[in-house]
Amino acid sequence: MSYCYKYPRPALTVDCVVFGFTAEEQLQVLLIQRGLPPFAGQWALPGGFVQMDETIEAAARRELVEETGVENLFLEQLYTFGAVDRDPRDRVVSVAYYALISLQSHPTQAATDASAVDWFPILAAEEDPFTQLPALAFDHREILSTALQRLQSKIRYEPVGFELLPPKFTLTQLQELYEAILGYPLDKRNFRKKLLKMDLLIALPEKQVGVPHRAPRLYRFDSARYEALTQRGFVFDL
Amino acid sequence: MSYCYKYPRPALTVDCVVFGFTAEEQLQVLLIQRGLPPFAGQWALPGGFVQMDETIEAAARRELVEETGVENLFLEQLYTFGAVDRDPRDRVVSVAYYALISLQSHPTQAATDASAVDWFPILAAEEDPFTQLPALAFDHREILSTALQRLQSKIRYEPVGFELLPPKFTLTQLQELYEAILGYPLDKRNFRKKLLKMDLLIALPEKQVGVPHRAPRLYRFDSARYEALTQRGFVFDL
DNA sequence: ACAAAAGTGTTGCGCTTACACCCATGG
DNA sequence: CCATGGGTGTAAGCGCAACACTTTTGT
Repeated sequence: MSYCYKYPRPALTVDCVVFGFTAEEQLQVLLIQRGLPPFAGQWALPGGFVQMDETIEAAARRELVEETGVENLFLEQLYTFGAVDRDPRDRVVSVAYYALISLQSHPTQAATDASAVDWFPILAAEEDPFTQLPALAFDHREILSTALQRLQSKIRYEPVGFELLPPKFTLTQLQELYEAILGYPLDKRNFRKKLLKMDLLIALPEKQVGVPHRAPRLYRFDSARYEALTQRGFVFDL
Repeated sequence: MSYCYKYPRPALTVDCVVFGFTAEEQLQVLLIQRGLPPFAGQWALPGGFVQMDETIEAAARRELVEETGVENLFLEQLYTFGAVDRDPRDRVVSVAYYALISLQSHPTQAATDASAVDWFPILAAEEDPFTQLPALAFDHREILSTALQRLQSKIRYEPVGFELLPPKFTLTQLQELYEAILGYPLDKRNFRKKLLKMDLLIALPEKQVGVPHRAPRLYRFDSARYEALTQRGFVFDL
């Protein structure tokens, strides 16, 4: 069985840059080890072909579930990569997405079928943030670099950082997240003042437990309030 | 002759939102009248199929030359639209670009071959900025809406506005451009102070001539200086 | 001289930045 | 009682927003 067209068509794929965060290991990206050529054995972004009856975003979500088991996360289109020779086999155009996930909430998946899945650290403060990564297949390093730049700008004018934390978090965790993504330190007092003045965080009655020192207060992000403020022209700005 | 593949593939097209600006007629978008079904006779964004041996951006530039005669303009990828039923004939995924052009420098093209090409005004200040446009084919109104939003945010943190003006312009023209795109008035004194302080405009010795009142000073954008400042961490911010 | 648009400064206020110490808790 | 991280306030300076009149030129 084959599908024939009057004019040639590029193949269409999606690739997903999944960012995760843990307090200890900082900012991470999810990679899979390819089982098939080309680039068999090399690490790559999760992704695959877009089916005829699904939107591109649906394809991205489907591939994420199939390849890494992660579901229901923040996902946004990043850029479409269409260099003529980006795939050695064939002309392949890829729509890249980036996703944010809390590693505390969704624990790391075990490897699926034969191929390995793993998290690798990103060091935003370094000149090259990707020295800790293996070589990547295709133009995936370029895609990842674009994704990191996007995340760095987005986090400053949209409250996407909360997607990388568990629902309840401390202000120190939030600040460390911002520092890990932006790659430079922030002033503790100023950071807290600015965020609390926005009135987007709800202080929870509970405190974190099991720490060997004073227990920090927990907060959660008030997304309903954020929606309401946004309607009235409010712009999040770190 | 036909091209056959093991799995079905969506067709891949580009669509271009070309914005223009004239002092009198304000912000405009370039549309073409379709000669062929579907949507024959309706107005649409210029665009067409991506060839196998060209990048997506090259396809966008080629279609712009072929359909509207405009060349060598500022062009940036906008978003990729992939709703399953956005084209009634077939599954078609379209990579949208937006372009900026000075209508003074590149005068409006006459109609090419059988199909008409024309500019239509956009009223950013209105709740619906597109009331002056004809009905658009496919999801082109959605694409246009996305493009306007992108232009509105981009113009505030990157000096793209100058692409819509002739090389020599007055501060009043620049301010009117910003007001036309953002859809609200700006304070004249503050606007001038802020821009001149950035040190990105070169005051020219000449003044505009042939006006029935005091002749305004002409400026040009110093793009070399902008590059230099950007390297040192400068961020344009209106 | 008049019409039309160009051009120009000051002030008050809010926001940002820089900065260091005490507090609560668990071991 | 000590180690660890949590939490807090103030002062100086800068940038932003608001605001109205004079200047130049052509007719």
